[in-house]
Amino acid sequence: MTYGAKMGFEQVENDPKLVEGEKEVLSFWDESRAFDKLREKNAGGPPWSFLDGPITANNPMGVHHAWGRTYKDLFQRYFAMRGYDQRWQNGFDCQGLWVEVQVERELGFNSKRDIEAYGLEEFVNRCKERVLKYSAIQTEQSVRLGMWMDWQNSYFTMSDENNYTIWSFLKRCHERKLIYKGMDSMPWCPRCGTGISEQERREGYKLIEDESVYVRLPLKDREREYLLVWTTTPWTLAANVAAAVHPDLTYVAAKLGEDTYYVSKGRLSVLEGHADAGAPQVIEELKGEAMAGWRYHGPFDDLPAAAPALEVHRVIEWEDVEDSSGTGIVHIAPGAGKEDFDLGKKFDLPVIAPIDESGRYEEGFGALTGKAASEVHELIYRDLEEKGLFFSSERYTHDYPHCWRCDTQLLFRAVDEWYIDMSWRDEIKEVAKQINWIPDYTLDLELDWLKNMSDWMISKKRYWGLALPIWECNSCGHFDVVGGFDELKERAVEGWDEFEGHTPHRPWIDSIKIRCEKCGEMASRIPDVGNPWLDAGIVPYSTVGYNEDREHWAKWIPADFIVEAFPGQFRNWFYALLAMSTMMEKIPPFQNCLGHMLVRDEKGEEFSKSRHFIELNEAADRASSDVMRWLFMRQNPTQNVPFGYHNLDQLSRKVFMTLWNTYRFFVNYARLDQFDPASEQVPVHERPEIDRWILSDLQLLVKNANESFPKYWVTSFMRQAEEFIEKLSNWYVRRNRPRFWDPRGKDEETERSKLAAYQTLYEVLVTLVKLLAPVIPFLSERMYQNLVATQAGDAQPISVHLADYPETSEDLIDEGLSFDMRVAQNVVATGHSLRKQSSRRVRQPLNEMRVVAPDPRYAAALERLSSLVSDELNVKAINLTDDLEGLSTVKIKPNFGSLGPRFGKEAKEVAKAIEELDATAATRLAGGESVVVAGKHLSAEDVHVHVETASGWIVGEAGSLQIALDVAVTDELIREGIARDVVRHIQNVRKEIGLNIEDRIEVSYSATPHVTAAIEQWESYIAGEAQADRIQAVEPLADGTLVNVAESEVRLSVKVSAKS
RNA sequence: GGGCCCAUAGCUCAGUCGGUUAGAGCGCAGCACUGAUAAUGCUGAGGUCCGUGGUUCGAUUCCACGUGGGCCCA
Repeated sequence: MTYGAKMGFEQVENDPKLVEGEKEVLSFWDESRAFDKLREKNAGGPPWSFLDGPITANNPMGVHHAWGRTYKDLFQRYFAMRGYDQRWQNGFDCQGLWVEVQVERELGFNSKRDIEAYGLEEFVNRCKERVLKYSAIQTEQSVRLGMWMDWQNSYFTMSDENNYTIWSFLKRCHERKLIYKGMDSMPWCPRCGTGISEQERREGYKLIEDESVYVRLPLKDREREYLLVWTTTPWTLAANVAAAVHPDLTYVAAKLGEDTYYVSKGRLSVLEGHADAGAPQVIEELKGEAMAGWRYHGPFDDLPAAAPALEVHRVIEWEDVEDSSGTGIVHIAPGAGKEDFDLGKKFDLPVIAPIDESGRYEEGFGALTGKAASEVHELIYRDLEEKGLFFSSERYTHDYPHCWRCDTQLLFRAVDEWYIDMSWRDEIKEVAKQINWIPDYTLDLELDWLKNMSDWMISKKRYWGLALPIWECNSCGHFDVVGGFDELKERAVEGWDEFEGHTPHRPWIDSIKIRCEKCGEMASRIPDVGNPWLDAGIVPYSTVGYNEDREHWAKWIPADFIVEAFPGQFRNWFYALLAMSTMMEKIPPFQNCLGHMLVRDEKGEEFSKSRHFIELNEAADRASSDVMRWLFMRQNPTQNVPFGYHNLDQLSRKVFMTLWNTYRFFVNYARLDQFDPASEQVPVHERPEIDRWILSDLQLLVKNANESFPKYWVTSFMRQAEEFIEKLSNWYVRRNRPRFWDPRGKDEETERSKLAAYQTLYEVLVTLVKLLAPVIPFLSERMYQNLVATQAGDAQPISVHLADYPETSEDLIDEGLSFDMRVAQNVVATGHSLRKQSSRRVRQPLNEMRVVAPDPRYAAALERLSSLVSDELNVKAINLTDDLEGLSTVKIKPNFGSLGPRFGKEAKEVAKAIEELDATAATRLAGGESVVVAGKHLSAEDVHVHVETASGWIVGEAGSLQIALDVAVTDELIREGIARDVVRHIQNVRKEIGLNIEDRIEVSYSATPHVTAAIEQWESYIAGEAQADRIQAVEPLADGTLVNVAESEVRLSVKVSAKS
């Protein structure tokens, strides 16, 4: 056999220095142009198409972005190693209020007026700059995470192409008459002069104390009878149109003095203690539904603005009415509340819109006109009192939405917005059903959304975003949708010069006028910008050349795969993609969709920018990107992943240190032995069983990987990989250390075994590194560089990521051997347990272990691996026997797993009979004989065997096996144990004084006669193990280390041998 | 109110195509091993597998209902 590496392995240090290593790998990738070479290598290969969901380029990324990003990188890398050609395109989401808000903050702005004063053009340019700044930062962060992307070619949703392609989508919608203008009620910040989206609103709830008011509304045609309503927002009373009751709730008519009030039965108490009227007297009970339709006089019917409601005021039924507070009768103002507005639609009520953009009353509200909604409480109370409608007021504490930017209390306003009529939702559902949703129940979530969603509101009264291509006639109100740049140029009759050369954004686009096709007058673009999900939803069309090269587009779309965090995306990105692609081409935009949950902190709290936020690079530099990636990839994607340094440290120790130590063990011994990976292979069938075992388990892992990755579900692969690394280190390497230490040239058999061990471990490590390359791109690269690249010059790919992903070698899989090894491991574990129970340390040799294995497969396994077991347990003999006669008492219990299928309903009777069997029969049964019980032939597999008592030996069990350990220690065994103790102490001293493995030593000692006798008897064994040339007793020994052997003191002195 | 998902050890989670002996890691206590050593192994304590009912010879597993939690919709 020949060793002699060409270049040799580089020494591996104890500390993996993961973070430092990752930075070196980044430089290596840069210098070697590894990514470019990968793309060149796969060019022309079959396409695998990933479509990146654009990330908002507005802030640095936190660790909570890293989960999805790791998935993206993971699958791209996997399919690249399988030779698939890819686009590698990353995407940035650029437009929308998110960016505006940050720019406003930077500039210290508080309102739209500030923006308009600053200048729209400047402001929009600042927004663009911010996007460019943070897209660059996010790119850097992604690189640090290990992502490989074509960063020069990232798409930006603010691009002309993206915007104009959305125009073409909206045009198609318009051609189907689906675009319309409608009114909706939304939370509105009077200070910022803008609507606040539902999502934004959720962030701003605060507990506040307000003045609430009870108002009595006189019923028409019922003398001195009143509905009593309650509101916490008195300013909305001027917009009252209706009063709502719950149809099933019980209401009462209660007399208070001369007046009769209607309130819910449960809220009768609000009438108590009022003025001097005394206690209320209930005169009638009735269901809410009986009150429906009653007409009343509104609280502000005297104002001109209330005119539309004069004849409308009535009681309506509403299921959401509660009577935990208030009066059980709810004041409804469709122009000043969300639910109110929806109810108004349902009951066809008029909308009275009381306030303008800045929260002040419009014309027609008498004394209120021009006043801010927030400062009219007193005015309203006075007015109500004058009219005899005021009942009472009280302080009230409640959660109220505030503007998340300036903290102003929000108001509800009904405003005109633009919508896409989604009546074609069934078309989208059909497309959604053609997609593979992972996990599969997420299809139901998407369909549920598609079923329930309302029309798509696409407008926002802001500045930085998609310019909605809707031109509305200044004269007749007719509107039209422009479908793209060319059409715009053709139809522009004014303002083209100002626009030309600019992006299709405000303010430039606003200068263009077109002619109304209906009346011939000028039409102006509506000032609204678009919903940002339009921007993201169009990317399967705008980023893949749909408009220029349809063939190229068709090659990549539908994309094979998308992956995003699913909270929100069923109504956001996934929805936008589906809707837009259905409209464009009636095809699914993607074929496989993986959703994952959120990254939480260790306590399960959500990460957020304001509360706590761990910046991605900070975590990468503290805990390493690879470890983070592992944490994410091992996680079940349907559950939130707890992120924290404690978790990462644990993973780092458990998996990474174990892998690193195994790698280090291999490399450092391979260097000493000058192992050459290119040396002729010992045929696998000639290698020891333990080698074939680890190779078989390796192939099972390969198989799992190649089944898991194409299904986009890697959790089980990751867990199996963890187990494999553990087995490799703590069983394969630990069991085989002596083969690596064997001196070279001892004899041919030893030499061959040693070579087989190296070849096996090398094969395992190299394959493992390739298997894990998509998961831990950095560490796998480092290991690959040392294990492979330095070895074979140009013959091997320059990077592990250019290597072929391992294919499963079925012929190396030996399930039987895996089974046998598990049996052996179980027996070993039980053996250790028995030793522990009887206080016999492993270094103390024992004479015998007996095993009863009723199942022949277990017996065969032990037969096959008995030397391994005896060595591991330090027992001189492992004997298979039929029973443990005299050593134990056997108890058996019925095995329903076997009895049930065989006997069905009779199983219980048989079971009972088994429990009652006498000891002899039980022992025979346990020993594998067939026994007739209750008229049935039973065998060992029909029972569970328990060993209950032991005598002399110590007895235990491992599965169906009974195990007995001879715990008697003879003088002979004790002396052998002492010898092993002495070896260990000498090794310790060697290490303490810093000797190398190859250093020879001379040992002096002083000990009791008992120990001295043992050492003398085992002198050559000790010398061999400890690399000692001489072992001599010196009495007395002045220096040396004091150790404890066989409960007596021994003094040891170790010196480097004169010979070496 | 509706849809989907989840509930297993103190904590974080595996697992069970239905089988009477349910696992890991962390944490805690003790011990052992050691030419990987800030590593490793073993042992111990710790579980009504959320509850109730049904199907079944047998339910932690399947079904129904309930309770609690999450996401979404209204």
